[in-house]
Amino acid sequence: MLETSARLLKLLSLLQVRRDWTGAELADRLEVTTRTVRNDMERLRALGYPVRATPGVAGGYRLDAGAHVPPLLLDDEEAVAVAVSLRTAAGGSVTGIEEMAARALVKLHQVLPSRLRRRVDALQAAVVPAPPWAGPGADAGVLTTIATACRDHERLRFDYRAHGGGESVRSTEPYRLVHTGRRWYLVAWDLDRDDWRTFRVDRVRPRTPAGPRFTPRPLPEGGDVARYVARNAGAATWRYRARVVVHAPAERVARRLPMPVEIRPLGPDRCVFEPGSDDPLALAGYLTLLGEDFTVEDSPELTAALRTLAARLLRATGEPPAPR
Amino acid sequence: MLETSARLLKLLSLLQVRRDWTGAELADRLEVTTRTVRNDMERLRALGYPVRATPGVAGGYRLDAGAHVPPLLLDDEEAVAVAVSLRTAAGGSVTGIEEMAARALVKLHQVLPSRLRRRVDALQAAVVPAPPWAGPGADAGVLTTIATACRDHERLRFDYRAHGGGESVRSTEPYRLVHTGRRWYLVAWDLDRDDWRTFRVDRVRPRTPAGPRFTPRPLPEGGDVARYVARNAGAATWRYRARVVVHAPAERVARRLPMPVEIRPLGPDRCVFEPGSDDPLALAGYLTLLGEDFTVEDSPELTAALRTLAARLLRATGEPPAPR
DNA sequence: GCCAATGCGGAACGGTTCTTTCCGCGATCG
DNA sequence: CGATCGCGGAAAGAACCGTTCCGCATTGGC
Repeated sequence: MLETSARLLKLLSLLQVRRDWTGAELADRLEVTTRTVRNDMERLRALGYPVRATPGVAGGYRLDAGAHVPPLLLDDEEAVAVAVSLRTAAGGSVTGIEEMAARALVKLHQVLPSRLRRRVDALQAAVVPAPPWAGPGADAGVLTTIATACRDHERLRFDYRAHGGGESVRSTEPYRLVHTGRRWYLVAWDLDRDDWRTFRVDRVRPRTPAGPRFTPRPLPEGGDVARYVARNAGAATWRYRARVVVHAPAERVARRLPMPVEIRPLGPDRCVFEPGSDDPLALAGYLTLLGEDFTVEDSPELTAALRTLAARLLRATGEPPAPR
Repeated sequence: MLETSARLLKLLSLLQVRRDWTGAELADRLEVTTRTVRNDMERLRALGYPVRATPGVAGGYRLDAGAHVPPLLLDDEEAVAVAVSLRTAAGGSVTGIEEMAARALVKLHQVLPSRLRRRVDALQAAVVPAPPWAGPGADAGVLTTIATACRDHERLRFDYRAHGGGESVRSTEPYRLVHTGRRWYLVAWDLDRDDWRTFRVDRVRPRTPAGPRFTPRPLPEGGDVARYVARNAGAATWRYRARVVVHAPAERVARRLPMPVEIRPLGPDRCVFEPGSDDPLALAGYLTLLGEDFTVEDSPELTAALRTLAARLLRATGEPPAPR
């Protein structure tokens, strides 16, 4: 039964793409009767994959987490993401899992279509670098929760810390996650306000029980969510900007400063770039990693931060603080 | 045909674990005749997976890279590595692939056994952060090439840049990759020297044509490769060591100082750790990222580096250097 | 050049299994 | 209560499977 095997694989794939499927939907996709779908589910269970089925009007099939990892059926983009992430981890940018990452990478690399391999190489070269002075990244757990809710059209309740600091509970129908520059935003329909809203993911704290499913409504801006976010969230603007002149050749600086910032040469031995930051002290810290002399212009906050840091370093040596 | 489907899946899994298999080996593992294996290969091909078979005495079956990504069959460790890597990438520590990583993560997360999910969480908390003051990570491409050769017992020829700087071509039978602290080492049998050798991966430049397969020989040190590397490579010894007392609670420091270094509390508001470094200046730079006051003990090099840095920071503000 | 190891594929056969069709039951939600 | 789901038994014909047997083609080492 080649048919059967292929169908089982496709079934696994479908169950990974979306969480809940009704038997009828699956039967339709697979071009078999629902009875066959039921048989297939039984087969999957016999193979060890825990398929949960819930009866009732909101019921359906769902692939649960089981005792072992089922075959992962990735599309191109996902495979590329996995490859790039693993390469970064194996190379030492994520400590502690190098060996495991290397092993997984070998496995994936062997079967990665060459066109994807090229994409991986390109991305790896262009894109790897770790985060600069921007704050810590988004919480991956929160991100996953939200992404899952979006994918499965499940209502989401969460605590939201507003810009001012006040907390509020939001009930939403989550639609899209949008990543701009350095932040994640959630585009969702706010059930209390009865309107579209964007939420900064780093301020979201999901509440545990997954909500019931909802039927999607048309997106704002005709579906151009990115624009909607750009318009409404003010997007990725830094609180502080600075101009840093480095007394070293541009290429050397570029090599040691792996960040998505444009570095402009100012002659053979000088160059300039304009980093942004929410935290001047953190930025000052990263600038010390440059290993070159530099000068800061037009940023009193950063200048102050540098003085603070210098004082701290001198204190660390056990010397008295430098006179102001 | 539950049997058949299960066998095909297992076949795919086997073909991912190792590259080359003879029909007899597979038949043995799957407990069927070789004829059935042949039939299964035909089935796999019909399903779109490019199985290459080479006749002859060194022949066998191999799963090639095809047009699309085959189902990935990961073991526990590999799944954890993938999850952790993806979380790091999605969180923003690897820029440019956040969306794709998030999507892949959702898929994996849904089916990840809970015991693995716990491991992922633990690793994520303890381990994610970017590299410390060590140099740039190993090249993932080189790493993959070597790891593949090890796995498949294929001879490996490469240019090796010795410590002094001279280059030489090596012909080896590669056995193991060992990761210590901050470097990757290859343990291999050097065919020219006719003895075991360890090579630093960052000095290896593989030559393209994959060598013929070889039959493994018993490893040195009775198989304790890690010890062999530690003994022979001088391993992860730092050129300088320092003692740093931080004027902040241990937990806070541990959170902001993501390195494989033991932090010992010295009371509620003080703790100490002993980092090593090859480059005091770089280490000094990373210490500034701590964001806490600290004191350095027993390390004239680091003290000097801190003074140098402080002076540089003050110069950067446009002020005259602090008096000594 | 020869030989051993390896993959290839046709044919035939007995046994198994799959898919479908039909149908009544049970659970869940509004 | 009713609509919407999933569940699973039975039956029947068709399709598939795994095995056994065989001779052939290709490859690399001795």
